[in-house]
Amino acid sequence: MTPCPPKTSCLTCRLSDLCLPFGLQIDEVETLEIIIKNKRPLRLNELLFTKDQECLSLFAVKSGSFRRFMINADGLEQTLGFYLPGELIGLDALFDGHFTCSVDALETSSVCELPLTRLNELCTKIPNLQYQLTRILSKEITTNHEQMFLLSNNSAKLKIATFLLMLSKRFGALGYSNTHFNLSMPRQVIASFLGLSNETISRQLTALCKENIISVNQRQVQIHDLTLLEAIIEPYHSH
Amino acid sequence: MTPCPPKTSCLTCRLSDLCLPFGLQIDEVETLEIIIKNKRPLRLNELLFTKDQECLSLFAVKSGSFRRFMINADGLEQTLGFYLPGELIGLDALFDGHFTCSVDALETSSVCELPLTRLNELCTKIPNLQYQLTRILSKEITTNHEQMFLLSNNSAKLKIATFLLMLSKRFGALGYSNTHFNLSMPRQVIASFLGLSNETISRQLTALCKENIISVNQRQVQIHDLTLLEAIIEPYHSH
DNA sequence: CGTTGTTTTGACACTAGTCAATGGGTGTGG
DNA sequence: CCACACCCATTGACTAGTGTCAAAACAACG
Repeated sequence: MTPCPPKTSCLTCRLSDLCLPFGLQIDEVETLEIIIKNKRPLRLNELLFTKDQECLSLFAVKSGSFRRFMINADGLEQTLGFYLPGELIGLDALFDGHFTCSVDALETSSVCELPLTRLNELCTKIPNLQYQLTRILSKEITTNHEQMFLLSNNSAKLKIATFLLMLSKRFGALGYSNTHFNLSMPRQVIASFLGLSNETISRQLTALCKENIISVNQRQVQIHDLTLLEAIIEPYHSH
Repeated sequence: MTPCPPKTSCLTCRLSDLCLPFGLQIDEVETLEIIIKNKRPLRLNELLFTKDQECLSLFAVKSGSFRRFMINADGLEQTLGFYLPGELIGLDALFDGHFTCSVDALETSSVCELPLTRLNELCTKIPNLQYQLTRILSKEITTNHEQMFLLSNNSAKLKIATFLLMLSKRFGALGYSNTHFNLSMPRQVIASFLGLSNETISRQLTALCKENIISVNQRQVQIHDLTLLEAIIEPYHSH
């Protein structure tokens, strides 16, 4: 018996500016809030949904982190992306109403559930909400492009550096430290995400430690020199 | 002096079911048609737009093919995706009004230009149009996920096989042959897209030829055994 | 304190990258 | 119409970077 979680309030949620309520009037946020359903928190490795399942709701990450994955040709789980607080899960299912990947929790995590039928109703009534949803969809596409840029680069060192910088940037945007954070995923998951072996992840991380660019203690990462890390991925400052 | 191209008509366009007009009433399509601007066709390697440029329009591919790319750490063009007829270009720019990649033509190609301000106006008036735009955004995300799945696989053979099947599927959906088609891009572009060297592309293609799965003559590809090709990426039929 | 799962490290094999040379197709100009 | 140049694709030889396998160190948990 888990106690009923407290009713969600977007108005007091510190993530609201990253999430669906961004750009909405107070009364519009209040209307949005009404349709949000509470779910009990998910535990480590617990599935939020699986591939091909019918999509009845979108989910916004309230706390913790999630992982998107599919099963690859070897029958192994291939990680395709991560979701941090404030991000929307399930956008790929708006096309035909079915999830195209599976998503599970990387740690104890919670989500706000947004039933699709009610969300669609609301979008027709609140133009700002429709507009923000479109913006979020577009941003997801940009994020995907950046991930592809990362992946089609063939050096392991470059991939790790980019991965760390990606996390740094996202944690920073959430108001956390961008130089000192915890990885919520094991090496194996990072490896399958980057298309590398977990041994290579280990070796590259220790290499970066020896260069005094970062220090790593288990899942705890500290970036000592953000500039040096960025120099790895942009040696000619060709931004 | 190029002659003025004939006025576009979505009603007679055989791509309309793949494109923005899908699901719209005839009168709604006619309204959409009014805002479409004609552009002269683009030649090989001609830029449609560049990264960071302000986005004033979306583009729908009418004929030919396009390439999305960015400049990587080595100062080289890294190909991030391809656009075939019926597909929308520029969706990543809806987030903040700036393109996040550059796009150029892989051959002589033409687009329908959709000015954003007028498209947005229309979306508020035609709910079906807004709905279809959302579906297209969502589909783009799914396509991206599939590309990431491709890229985070670390075998060159798997990447090539998946790449060929991806093209086969997309050409098939366009009503063309899914076993006999022309690549509009040089090996170098395929290589940068897959995160491989162009020599590896060559070698893998000749390997597939020697296995009698495909035959390749310059840019012309013929798939002899689609099942064998699929078996490469799904050895356990674990779909 | 033992069990389990994760991470690190080492040794070795192998895939794919690099460099270089060759071959083929296309287009231009004589 | 042919000769030449250019670009692209292919092939070979070699090397560097990663994957694989195995073992050990370490942390977490009951």
